[in-house]
Amino acid sequence: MPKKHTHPCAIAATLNILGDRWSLLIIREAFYGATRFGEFLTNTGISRNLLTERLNQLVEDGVMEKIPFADRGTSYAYQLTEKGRALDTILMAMSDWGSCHVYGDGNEPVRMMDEATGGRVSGLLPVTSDGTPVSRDQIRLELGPGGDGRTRARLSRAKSHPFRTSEN
Amino acid sequence: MPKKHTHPCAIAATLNILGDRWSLLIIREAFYGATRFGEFLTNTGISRNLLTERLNQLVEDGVMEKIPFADRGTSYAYQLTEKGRALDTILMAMSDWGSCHVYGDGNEPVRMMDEATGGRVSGLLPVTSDGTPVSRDQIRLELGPGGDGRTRARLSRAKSHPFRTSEN
DNA sequence: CCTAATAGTCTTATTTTGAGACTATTGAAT
DNA sequence: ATTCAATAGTCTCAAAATAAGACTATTAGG
Repeated sequence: MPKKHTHPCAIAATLNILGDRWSLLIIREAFYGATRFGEFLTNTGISRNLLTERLNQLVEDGVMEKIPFADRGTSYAYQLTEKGRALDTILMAMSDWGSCHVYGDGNEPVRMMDEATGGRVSGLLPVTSDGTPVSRDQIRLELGPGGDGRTRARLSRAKSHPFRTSEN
Repeated sequence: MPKKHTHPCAIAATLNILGDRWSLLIIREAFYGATRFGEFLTNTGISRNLLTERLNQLVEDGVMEKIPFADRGTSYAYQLTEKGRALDTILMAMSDWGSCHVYGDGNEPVRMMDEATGGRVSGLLPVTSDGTPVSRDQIRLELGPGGDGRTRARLSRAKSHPFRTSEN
């Protein structure tokens, strides 16, 4: 794995764990049901040595866990931890963006459907802890308890509403 | 840039554009208001040659655009296109995950706040096109119009509800 | 014409990746 | 007990990407 980002930033921290060409593809396969070394190998197209390294790293980072199979010979199940399952949102966001902005609407290879209503899942909405939707225009960044001087500097450089389209 | 993923998959397609250590950090800075080569350089810590290459690639991929400044010497503004602004969801998802699962609740360097209510933005909810929330348990993957034989094969390998915690 | 500011390019060493041959361990079959 | 197949790796080597920083080019202002 390349050198890590050092600034105190949750996005950078996430990229330190998942910011390469393969890790999130491995995670995708895990969500799709893959558990075995060989499954990840053939389903993603990664090379053996890299898969070994990436799986070890994901286990070390607490995203997956390695569990020996009792019945079969030398075989293991790699499965998502709760921390790993929490990556569903990132995968959905990437799937959405790729569908809409790379393939284009009407060309997406896969669709996410709501089994309850039969409607398509068409996006992700920011919400507060009680589930109230938040307009992106009104999201503001604030120094958190784990921030430091560098964080403050970064925030003071930043636009007050980073996700607002035009600044007005 | 490394070799690209070839399977028809929106997540893989997104990773082909953003799946490296730097691209999303550059995008983050763009959301925070950076527009100049030098700003990206010092705010991210990337090296010059890589920044040149990444910015060119992002422009080529339609995520950013390069606009000459009239007033100053040789200077340009790199800014997000609409396609690039649509990455806000991915950044929010990564920020959420990193805050909660890397830094841990109460240690996050930055918080997203809803200016309207003063509450914290605490997550992203999948919704249908009319804004109805969708339970993750009930999300099912379906072959889309752009899918092919390989997509079908991947889906038939997959769990019926990839984002459901336990299969029952 | 000189200087500063900006946005690069170029060079080199180091690191990471990709491809595939090879190895180790176990269980089952003979 | 020996062989075979399955699984999950390790090892080697060539190719590519990255990191660091010296150097260059273009423009504006004095």
